[in-house]
Amino acid sequence: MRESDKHQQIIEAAVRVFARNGYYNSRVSDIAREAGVASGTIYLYFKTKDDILVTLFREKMAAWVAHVRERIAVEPDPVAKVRRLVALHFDTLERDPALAEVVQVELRQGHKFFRGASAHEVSAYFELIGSVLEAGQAAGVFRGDVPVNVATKVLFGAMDQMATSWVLGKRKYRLTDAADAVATVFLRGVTVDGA
Amino acid sequence: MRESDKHQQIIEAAVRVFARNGYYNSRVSDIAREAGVASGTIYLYFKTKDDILVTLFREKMAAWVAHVRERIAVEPDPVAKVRRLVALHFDTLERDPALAEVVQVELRQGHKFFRGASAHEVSAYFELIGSVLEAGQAAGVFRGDVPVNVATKVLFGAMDQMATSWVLGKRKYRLTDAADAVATVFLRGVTVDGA
Amino acid sequence: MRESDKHQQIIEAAVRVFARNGYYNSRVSDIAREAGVASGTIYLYFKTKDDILVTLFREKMAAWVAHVRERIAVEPDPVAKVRRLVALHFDTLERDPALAEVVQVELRQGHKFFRGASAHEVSAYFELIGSVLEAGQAAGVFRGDVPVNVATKVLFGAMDQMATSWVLGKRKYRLTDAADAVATVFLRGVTVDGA
Amino acid sequence: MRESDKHQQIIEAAVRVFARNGYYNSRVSDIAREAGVASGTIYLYFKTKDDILVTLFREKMAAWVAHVRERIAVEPDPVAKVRRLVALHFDTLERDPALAEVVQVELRQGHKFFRGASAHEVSAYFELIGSVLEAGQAAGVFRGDVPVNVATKVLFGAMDQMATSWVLGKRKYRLTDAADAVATVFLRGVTVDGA
DNA sequence: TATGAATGAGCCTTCATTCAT
DNA sequence: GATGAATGAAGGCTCATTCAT
Repeated sequence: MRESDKHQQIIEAAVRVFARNGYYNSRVSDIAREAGVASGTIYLYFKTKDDILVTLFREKMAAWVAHVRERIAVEPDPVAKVRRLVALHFDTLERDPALAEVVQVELRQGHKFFRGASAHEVSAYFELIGSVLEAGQAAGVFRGDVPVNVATKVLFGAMDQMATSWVLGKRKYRLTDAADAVATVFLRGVTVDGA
Repeated sequence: MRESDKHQQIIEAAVRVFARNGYYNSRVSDIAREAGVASGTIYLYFKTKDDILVTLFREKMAAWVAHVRERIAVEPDPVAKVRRLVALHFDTLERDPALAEVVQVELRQGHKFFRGASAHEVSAYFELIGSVLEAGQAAGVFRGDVPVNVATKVLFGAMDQMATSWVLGKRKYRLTDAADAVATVFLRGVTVDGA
Repeated sequence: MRESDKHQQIIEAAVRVFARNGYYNSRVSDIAREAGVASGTIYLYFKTKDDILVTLFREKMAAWVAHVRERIAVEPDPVAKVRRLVALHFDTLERDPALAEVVQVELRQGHKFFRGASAHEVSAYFELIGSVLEAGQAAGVFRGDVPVNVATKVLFGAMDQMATSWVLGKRKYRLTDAADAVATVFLRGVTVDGA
Repeated sequence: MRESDKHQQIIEAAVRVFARNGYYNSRVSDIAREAGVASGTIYLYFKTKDDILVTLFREKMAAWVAHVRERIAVEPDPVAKVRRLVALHFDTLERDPALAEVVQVELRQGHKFFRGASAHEVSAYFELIGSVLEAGQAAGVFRGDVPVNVATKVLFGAMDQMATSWVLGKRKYRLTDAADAVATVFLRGVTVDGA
């Protein structure tokens, strides 16, 4: 429990520090200070500075996907699932501005994150979205002529860009207010006419 | 003209080097070697390492926007303009893999690029897309109930994610093959029923 | 007695660890692990890391000198004493490879060991050798024209180099096999002709 | 020529700094200051701190062996060669106190020097000594019953210990004054009776 | 203009030592 | 006494930038 505490304490501190300065412009000592520990302590819980970022991303993404999966499950049909997914995506970011900053801006950088270690967690989210769309196609609600992997990227890309613009624009409006519009455009785009 | 030569030579070298190693893992001396000049020479044309990236992005984006604007203009109607825009977006990236890598992966990083100096060039592209959508709404082809700035981000986000996935997946397929599907989903999403 | 146990336990662990990695490349925590105690425990028995090395050297040297002195005493004459001394020197090292490694390689380093704290124990060995040679001169067996302190260093240096080469050569042969040859060369060198 | 200058400048500075503080207690910045260059400059000429020590040792040893080999060659017979070798050995150290300190004290430390990279230069010296002794045996001047490799180590060990004691004793006397005594003891030890 | 050797500030990481339990 | 998590000073090395040529 002690260990878990410090580990989490450092992760949360890192989120705030990376959100403020970016990964490459943050010093390990900044994270230590923010976490209220000595810099050497960081190395009792993480192998390197990179390890902090990778672990941060993995844990946050895993929690994210688990959370979304759970909430989606209770929705009755694919259309409702998509609307709920968009709403949750935006809501999650809106609830944690520092995490939003890190996820939308810092984690996009460099070879080492999207590729490599964190790839698995990202694709879990893509697979979750994909499974909803597939179910919709199977149920005859979504058109069969749009490849699922394309539709998945279109939806994720739309949400992601909404989020990025919102973060870069200093979060001056409520992101969730746009959830319906995004879901609607996407659903019109993939739904069978008259369905 | 000599100046212009070296300037361009350095920019192109930087694109290749950043594509290979990422911005933060590239040395100024790497760019110099790739450009075939001494590292001191870099500083005759650029103020700092950052300046190379910012300038690179500005120039590439300006050319991109000008190119797209020009080609879009000749299309007869908003729907055709959107289809053309998606095709051009993908085509441009496909023609220059190193640039694609830099634009899709490296430029996403950090505070300093999306915000700050390069913001103007990015928003020019958003405005170009927005103007097409606005014209479509004015012509009664696109629904008026979807805010243009939302639809703009949805379209850009969709294209961008297609591109990013393609780059991260090592460009194993033809990106342009997906242009129609992306355009179709988007257009169905925003077009007035029966139009 | 408990204290004495842990003390000795740590010293012996240190010998093995230093033999393996060298003094500067050994962590206090390595010694602790090897000794089966927590690293904090080390500091209940030794003031600093240096103190471990110095103490180790002192105790080993003191035991060495006492052991040699005792065995030498029973030999009837200076020549026999020298032969016995060389044999014992080699035998002691051969019986404890880890100690041999530490004594021949690690303890040679740096200002702090030969000079300073351990100097006294080293000179006790030199004095023991010197006393044998002096007795030989007094008995008219060894030549008076070679200064005792020179002959002492010659003998010690010869034995020491034999030992060092043997250690550096990974102890592939029996060191004691060379004892007679070394003793013989030295004795011929210092013995009065016809004696 | 410039390069060669800086390289040598740094080596000589390192000799002085290592002689003063020992290798592990010397900072790279100390060497830089002593050499009158910036610390980054060190890394233009040497890969790591270790590389400085290894290079230093190699170059000094190579010069040493070449020097001794040359001077030995002109001596008419094995006995004269041995006397000259001892004199040169002591003379070389006496002429360069900082180098003597480094060679006798600092270079003995740790696994990485005697073994590994510098081993070749050391064995060149042993082979030089061995060749003189072999020639003496072949000429019937030195006894055949003492193995050359043992006699080599005895002679080297004797000289080395004389040198070490002299260095550790702060060089309060003239080392070369002891050259004859050492050579004499050794020569008596290995020479055929009556020769 | 062009060069590239030199600079030196900056930072990640290690590890001897401490101290609350 | 014993523990081992926590500390934080210290230092090797990198690399953007400068400047004498």
